[in-house]
Amino acid sequence: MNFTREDWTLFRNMDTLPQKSGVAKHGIPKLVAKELTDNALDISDKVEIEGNYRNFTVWNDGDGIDPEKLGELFSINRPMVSSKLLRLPTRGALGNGLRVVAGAVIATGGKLYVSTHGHKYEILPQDNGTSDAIVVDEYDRTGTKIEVSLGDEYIDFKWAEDAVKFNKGTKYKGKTSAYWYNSETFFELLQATDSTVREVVEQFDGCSSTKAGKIAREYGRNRKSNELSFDESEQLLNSIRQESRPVKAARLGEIGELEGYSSYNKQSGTFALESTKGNYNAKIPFTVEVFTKEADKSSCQALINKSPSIKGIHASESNKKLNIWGSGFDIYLKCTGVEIVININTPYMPITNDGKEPNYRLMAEVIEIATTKAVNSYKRNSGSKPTDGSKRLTQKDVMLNNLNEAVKKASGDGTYRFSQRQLFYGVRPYVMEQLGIEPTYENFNKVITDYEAEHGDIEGIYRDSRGSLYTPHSGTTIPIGTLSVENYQRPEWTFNKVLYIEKEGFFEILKDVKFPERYDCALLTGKGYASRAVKDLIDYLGESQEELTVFCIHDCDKAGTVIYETLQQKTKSRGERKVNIIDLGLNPKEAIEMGLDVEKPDKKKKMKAADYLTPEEKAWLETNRVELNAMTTPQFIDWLERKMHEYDNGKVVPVDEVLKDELLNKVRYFTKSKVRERILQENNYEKQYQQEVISLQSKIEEKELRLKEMVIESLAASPEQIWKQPIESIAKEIV
DNA sequence: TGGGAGCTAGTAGCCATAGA
DNA sequence: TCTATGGCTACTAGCTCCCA
Repeated sequence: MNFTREDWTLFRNMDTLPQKSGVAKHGIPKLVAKELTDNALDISDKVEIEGNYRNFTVWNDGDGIDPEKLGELFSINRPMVSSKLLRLPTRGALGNGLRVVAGAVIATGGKLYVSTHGHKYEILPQDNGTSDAIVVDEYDRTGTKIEVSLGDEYIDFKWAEDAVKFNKGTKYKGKTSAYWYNSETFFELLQATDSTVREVVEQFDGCSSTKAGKIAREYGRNRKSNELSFDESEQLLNSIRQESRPVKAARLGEIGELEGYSSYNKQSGTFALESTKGNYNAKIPFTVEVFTKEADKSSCQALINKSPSIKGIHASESNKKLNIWGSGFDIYLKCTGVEIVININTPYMPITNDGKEPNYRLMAEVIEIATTKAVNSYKRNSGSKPTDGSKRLTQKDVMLNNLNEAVKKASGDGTYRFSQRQLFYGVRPYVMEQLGIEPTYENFNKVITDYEAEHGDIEGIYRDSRGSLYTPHSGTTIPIGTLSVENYQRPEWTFNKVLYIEKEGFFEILKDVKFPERYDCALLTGKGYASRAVKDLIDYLGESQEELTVFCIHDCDKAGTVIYETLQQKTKSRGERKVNIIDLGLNPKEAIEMGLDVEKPDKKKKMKAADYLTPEEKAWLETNRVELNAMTTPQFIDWLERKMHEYDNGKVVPVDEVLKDELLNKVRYFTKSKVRERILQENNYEKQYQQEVISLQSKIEEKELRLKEMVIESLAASPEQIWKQPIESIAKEIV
């Protein structure tokens, strides 16, 4: 004896319903709530859900359901609605939902009511797989309300609530695309409807009524699509594709950034579904949206077209790493304590089996990129992003918001000068308190540089000294910081050249051979890139009436050329130098000609050479560098003097007035000395002086008795004195 | 005329680098 | 340690162009 049963009968038994729904028996009530909510959301964005976990009610404000069709809609033996075979990035892609709902009601002895167009109907499923709709009450609201109970089964609302929660952003506004079907699936679509070819073609993106008519014409007037052979359907598919363009992934719609999630990333891609017996493959576009937020324990939820996927993605934490995996992908992330939501928008989601488990294999790479980026962004923003949708508070925001307060604190309410580092320690507590992260001095430095570039220098701030200035003839060396430069006075008619050197080490060599004195050339360094103090000093010297030429020497490498370039040109910290700075090198050509030791630059040091170089020079510096130190001292002196001679404007010779004044001053000085000497000799100066000292001897001895005591008393009264000052006062008193 | 595509410029945060 | 700048990556805003 043979027993047979029709496939739809699997819907009406709780033990076989999982085969058709794809979820385990205990998950059926949860799925029923989700399917009803998904259908409501596909009709309208205005959806309300409520219930007490024994009853579930969903309402939407759509146009309502034709009462004549209610019975058929909730029949478990009806075939899949052909419109559901059209591939679109919407929730109810499988068209199975209402059959699962009706089946669950039968299987649990539950109740199902649909209220629409003025009446409340009870749906009564029949043994033959059909359903009847009987009026049981009046209904005075718009739209459609569906109420369901499943006997004693507890109805979990989680998926239904999530479907509403993630129903945000934009939707796909177009029609299905011919590129989303391969030869076989397009043929199946044509077979599933008794519409005409033209009516089917009109359903496709890019095929207006006129175009549809043109495409359908060659298949015969009023020809039914299900009459087409496989070859004809392939030909039709090709014709529709010729008339339309592929739909880009960005058009598919998105949830977009959501309140309550601290990071978001969206990536897109396409995957192909190859045809086995035809010529046309499907190209399915998709977008992956990933949302993250802090959680006590990591979890990962999957959504397909904004609706919870009944087969989720799994997450587990181990060794400070998070592993998330699903069918076809496996990702490891350096992060814990994060809730991840992955939404995939696509007109077609491949499934692994009849259990409706999504097959992510074809989109695994894009899912990994989007997830990694979202998690990285989450880590960056961690703890600093507001959940109310306002702009994320950055370190820069906090630093600048509290800058005035920090300046006030660092300056003692405007009384004292303060260093940049002191200011950093003024804003640091605000950043730590408001963002929970420790700011770096480097980042603060950049924020302040940008701020000062826009608003001008902060009043009272100074930068610590770095580098020095050696002045010829006076032999003095002063440290170069913004404070020392502010107080600097150029000695008149002392030097007419300044040589900026990348390294301070060459100062001693040049001083040793009297280079600064022979050339009237001051030596200046900022030890590497010129500090703003160095630039301020050059600007100050350039403003003087006295002539000035500024030279620069640097290593023959990419950094050296940028050191020269940034000394002359505008940077964030300072504008361009008004004084023209002459680049003396070392340049690649002369380094090679001099036969200097060529080194290979560190490949890890990624840096661009200066713009002023020729392409050949830039190319050479990519793989070569020569330090100034590669020269011996005689070589260096010889090279520098040779270079200086090209631009040398001679030694300092002041204008006539200054020369005459100097001559007169010197004549007066020497004359004064000569006259003083003569008068002293004539008046027996030395003898008178000796006698005077002898006469004061007793007074000296008297003071010597309490000398130490008096010095201590005086120092206590005026601590700024040195011990010699009270002695000087006592001596004056004796004399 | 509106919306999408594509491009550029700018912002932000962090890291790397120079020099002694 | 100090000063300084550039590179990289991710993202956003604004502009122009093109097409339906």
